[in-house]
Amino acid sequence: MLKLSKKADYALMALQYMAMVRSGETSPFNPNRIVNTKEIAEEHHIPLELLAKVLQTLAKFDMVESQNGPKGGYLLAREPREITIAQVLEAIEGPLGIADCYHEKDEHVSCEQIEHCNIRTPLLRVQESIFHLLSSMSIEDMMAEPPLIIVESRKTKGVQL
Amino acid sequence: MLKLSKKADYALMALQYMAMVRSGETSPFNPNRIVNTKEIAEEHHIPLELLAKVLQTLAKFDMVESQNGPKGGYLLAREPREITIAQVLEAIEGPLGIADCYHEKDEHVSCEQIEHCNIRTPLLRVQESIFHLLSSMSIEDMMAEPPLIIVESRKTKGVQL
DNA sequence: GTCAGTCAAGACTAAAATGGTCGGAGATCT
DNA sequence: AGATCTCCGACCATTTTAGTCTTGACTGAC
Ligand code: SF4
Ligand code: SF4
Repeated sequence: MLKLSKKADYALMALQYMAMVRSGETSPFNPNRIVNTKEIAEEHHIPLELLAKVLQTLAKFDMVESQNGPKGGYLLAREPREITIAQVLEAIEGPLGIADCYHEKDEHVSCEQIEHCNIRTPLLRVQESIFHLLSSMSIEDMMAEPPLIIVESRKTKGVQL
Repeated sequence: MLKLSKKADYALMALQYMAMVRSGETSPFNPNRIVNTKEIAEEHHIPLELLAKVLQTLAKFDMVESQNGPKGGYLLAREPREITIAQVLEAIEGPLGIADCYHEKDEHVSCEQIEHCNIRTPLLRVQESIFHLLSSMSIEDMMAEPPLIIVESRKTKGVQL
């Protein structure tokens, strides 16, 4: 439950990797270099074709830029701190909502029991909190892995319901 | 994405309803009365058979108590405030985890790329926050719907990452 | 004791979402 | 021109979800 999909997982991994490359952490003399799908796939042992599709989606949402042709690949389209987890998830999985009764576009697909639902309002609060939390964390916040520095400030600020 | 299943939805609705009945809000002279599956299903327009299964599960997890025979049914097994959303979700959907690499029981089902994963630690923080949020909200907190009172105190206290 | 009303438990199906694959069309570098 | 590489959409297999059905066991009222 509440598990994010493989695709979302892959997207986050790829973005984090690209952010690391870009910052020069992997190849100090060559920041901002372009990475291609294969590199990311092999690095993380994920199926190439699937990652490709994920990256395409990310490109469509302007989170990465694609460069075609040989020596082509992807690079981040924005600052790592400007890419939030919420944005990534929404790009990959569509608008996120804890229940089907919120953003359900065309008002007729909505929930059967919306008229007699007693938990809609409280659940909305939960959803907002989760969304807030996810929006308060960016790719940059995910770049401190091996030592895991304390990234208290930004996140704490964001989440108080 | 992050959408909770119908069954979870139904479970929360049923519990909230039972809590309301119990508090005497629906039938003032008869608090603590037993409600049966059919009543809940009709009240909320949800398929009876499915709700039955959900309630069975809840009974197995000691969130409700079942009474057999005519005029039988269910009633809450604990105080509404002692039943958190997290508990309900875990009962219905199994242990909740944002990624497959945590509580994945027998260490061999786990994620393929766990060895080369760069986002595991940061994601764990996110998961803990969400879990904390879900644990800080109980059925009791969901009982103020029409007016929606401000239930700031308890929840705010719980969520600071 | 019978009997109707209720929970319990499982098998079963249909439909949707997920995870993953393929192949061709374009782009671009050498 | 040719070799790479991304792009895009179609495709398939498996799993999950939602819902149904059947059977059985328990209980209280009559
Ligand atoms: S049941 Fe209530 S909360 Fe769940 S989707 Fe329908 S309206 Fe929203
Ligand atoms: S990819 Fe990383 S975070 Fe996602 S499940 Fe595997 S180990 Fe956990």
